Amino acid sequence: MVTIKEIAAEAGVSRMTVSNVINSVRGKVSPETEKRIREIMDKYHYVPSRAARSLNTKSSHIIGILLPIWNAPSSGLLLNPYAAFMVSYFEELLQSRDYYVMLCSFSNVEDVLLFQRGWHADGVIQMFPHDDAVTRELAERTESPLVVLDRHFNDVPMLSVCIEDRKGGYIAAKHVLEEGHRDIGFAGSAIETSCVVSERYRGYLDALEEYHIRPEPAWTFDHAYRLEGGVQVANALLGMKRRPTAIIASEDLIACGIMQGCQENGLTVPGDISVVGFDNSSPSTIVTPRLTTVNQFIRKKAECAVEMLMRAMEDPDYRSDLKVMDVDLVKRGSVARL
Amino acid sequence: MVTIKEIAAEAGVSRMTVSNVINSVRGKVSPETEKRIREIMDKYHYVPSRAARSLNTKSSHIIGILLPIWNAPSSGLLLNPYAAFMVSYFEELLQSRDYYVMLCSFSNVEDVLLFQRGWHADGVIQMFPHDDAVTRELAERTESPLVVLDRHFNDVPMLSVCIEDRKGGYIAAKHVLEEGHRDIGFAGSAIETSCVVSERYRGYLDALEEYHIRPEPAWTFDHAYRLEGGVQVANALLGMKRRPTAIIASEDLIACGIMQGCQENGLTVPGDISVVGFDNSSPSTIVTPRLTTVNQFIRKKAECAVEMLMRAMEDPDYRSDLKVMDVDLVKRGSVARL
DNA sequence: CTGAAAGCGCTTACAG
DNA sequence: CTGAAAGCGCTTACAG
Repeated sequence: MVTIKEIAAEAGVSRMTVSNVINSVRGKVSPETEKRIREIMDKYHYVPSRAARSLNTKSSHIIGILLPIWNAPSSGLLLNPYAAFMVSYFEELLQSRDYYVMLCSFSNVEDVLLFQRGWHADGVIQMFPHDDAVTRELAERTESPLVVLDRHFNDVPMLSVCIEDRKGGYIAAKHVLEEGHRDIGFAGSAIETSCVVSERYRGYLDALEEYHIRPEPAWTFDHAYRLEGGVQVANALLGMKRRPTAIIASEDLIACGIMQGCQENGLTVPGDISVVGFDNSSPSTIVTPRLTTVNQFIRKKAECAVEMLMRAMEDPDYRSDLKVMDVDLVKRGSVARL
Repeated sequence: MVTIKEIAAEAGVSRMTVSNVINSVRGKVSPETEKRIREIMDKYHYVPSRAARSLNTKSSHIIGILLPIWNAPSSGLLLNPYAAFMVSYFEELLQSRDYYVMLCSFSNVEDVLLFQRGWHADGVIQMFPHDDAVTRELAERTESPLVVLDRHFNDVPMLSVCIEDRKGGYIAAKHVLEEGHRDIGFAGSAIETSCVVSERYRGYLDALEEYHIRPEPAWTFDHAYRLEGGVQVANALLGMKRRPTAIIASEDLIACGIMQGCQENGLTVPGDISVVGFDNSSPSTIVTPRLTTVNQFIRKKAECAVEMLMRAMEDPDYRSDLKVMDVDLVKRGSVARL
C-alpha cells in the first residue's frame, strides 16, 4: 500500500505538499507541482488512509445507524421494509457526500457510547426509538450529533424527524367515513406505549368524533404485532356477532394479516370488510386487493434526517430541532363504498 | 475524550502497560496493576480509538457489504427482502465478533478498491453479483478477503457461498408434477444472463424431463422483473387459449405478481392456476393463499459466509472455496392437487 | 508556493 | 512484570 511519504519522495516534495493536493487546499500548491503529484497518485492508485486522517482531523466520516435490539438477540429491525428503505436511502445520500454508513445494533445507551467513542462516529441516526427513557438518555449523553426518527421531546434539546402520525390516522378514518362506513375499528401494535401508534390512534378518534361516532371498545385491538397479529384480529372479528365494516391498522403488515385472516375464512376484502394500512410499504402492493394505506414519504424523511445531521455536524449550536413530515392517503382496492 | 496516555499517567505506569491490559496480553501485567488500570479505564469510560489501532495493526475491523448499483443511482438492493435479511444477519454475526458492517454501494470494481484502500477493510462480502466480468475482476483485484454470494468460478481462486439453485428449480417443478400437473410454465427475471435464474430454470427442465414432458416455449416467461413482471406474466396467461395449470417462478415476488394478476382478473389460485415461488421470503407469507416456495436457509448462508471470511482473514492461504447450501420446499396453499 | 517539526492515539519490537 | 523509543499515515500550525 503506497503512502503519502512515497508519493512525496517520488515527486520530490514534502509530505505536506502532497497533503495539500489531496485536500485541495487552494493557492497552496503551484499548478505544475499539483499536476505532477496527481499523476503519481493516479499511477499508484493512491488513496489516503481514513484511519490516519481520522486521527488528525477528529472526523471519521462514519455515520452510525442505530438499530435497537428489542427482545431476542436478533430482533432484526432491518427486516422491516420501512427500515430497509430508510437504510438504503441513508447509504445513498451519505455516500454521495463522502460519509459512510456503519450499522450498529444496540441494547442500551452504553453500547451506543462505546460505538461512538471507539469509531469516533461523526454522527448517528436512531431508528425505532421504542423506549422513551433510553431515547432521552441517548439525546443527553450522545457524543456526536444525533438525529432521532419518529420521536421528539420538547424538554430536552434534540434533533428529530417525525411524521404527521395523528393526521395519518385521521385521514385514514376520514376516508372510510366518507365512503359511508360508520362501524370502524382500529388495530395497533402498542397503542399505550408507542407514541407513533397512539398518535395514529388519536387521529382515528378525531375523525370519529367529527362524525359524532363513539368508538366501540370491542373494536379496538391493541398488541397486534406484525402479520400474525393481524391474522389474530381477523379471527377475533370472525367470532363477533356484530362486526365493524372497516378497520384502520397502525401498520401495513397488520392490515395484510387482517386481510389474510379474513380471506382464509371466507370473508372478502373489501366486500365484507374494508381495511386501511399505514406506511405504504412494499407489502401494501403485494396483497390482493392492493391495500389502501397512509403514505409516508420515506425518501424525503431520509433526506431531511441527513440534512439535519450535516448541519449539526458543522454547527455546534444546532442541537434542537423538529421536522414533521407530511403524509397522504393512497387509495387502492381495500376500501369499499357502502 | 480520555486517551491511553492519561490513563497511564493516572495509574502511574507506561502507556504500553495500559495497552497490554486493553489487549489482554497474558502474563505481561501483574494482577494488581491490571486491576488498578481497569478501574481507571472504567471510571473514565475509556474506549480505545479504532483509528489509532487500525493504523498500527493494519486491521480495521471493518467488513464491507458490497451492494452493486445496477441502473439508477439508487437501485436500492436493500429493498429486496432477501438482502435485508442477509445484511441484518451479517450485522449481528459480525458485531458479536467485534467486527462492524459498513455498507458500500458500488458501480464498478474501482469503487470497491477505493473503499478497501481508504478504510483498510478487513474483508468484504459481495451480494448480488450480476456481471460475471465484474465479479471475476473483483476476485482478482480485491485487496482483502472477499466472499461472493451466489456466484462462483472454478478458474479463478475465490470464496463463494451458493445455494442448490438447480435442485430448487427441480423440487419446485417435481412437486407440482406429483400433484398431477403436466402443463407447467416458468417465469424468471433473466434466464439467459443470471446464473442463479438459469440454474433454477434448468432444474425445472430436469423435472419435466423426468416425466418425459417437453416444455412449452410459450409458457416460458423471461424478463419478468419483480412484482410487476409477475403481473405481466398473468396478463399474458389470461390471453392464452391454452394455459398452463401451474407456474414456477424464479423469485417469490414474481410469483406474488402472478397471483395478483390472476386474482384481479377472476382466476383463482390455486383453483385455476398453481404457483410456486423461490426464496421463502416475507412476501410469500403475506399473500393469500400463502405461497408454496423453495426455501433457502438465509441465516445459515450468512453464517457460512461469515465463517469463510473469518477463516480467510487469518489464513492467507485460504483463498479458494465453495460452499453450496441446501434448499427445501415449503408447502403452503398456492398449489392445487389435480 | 514549499518545508521541517510536532502530534493524533495507539502498538510493536527490544531492553531490562 | 515494566518501560523508553520508534512508528503507523496522515494533518496542523508555524516559518520562510
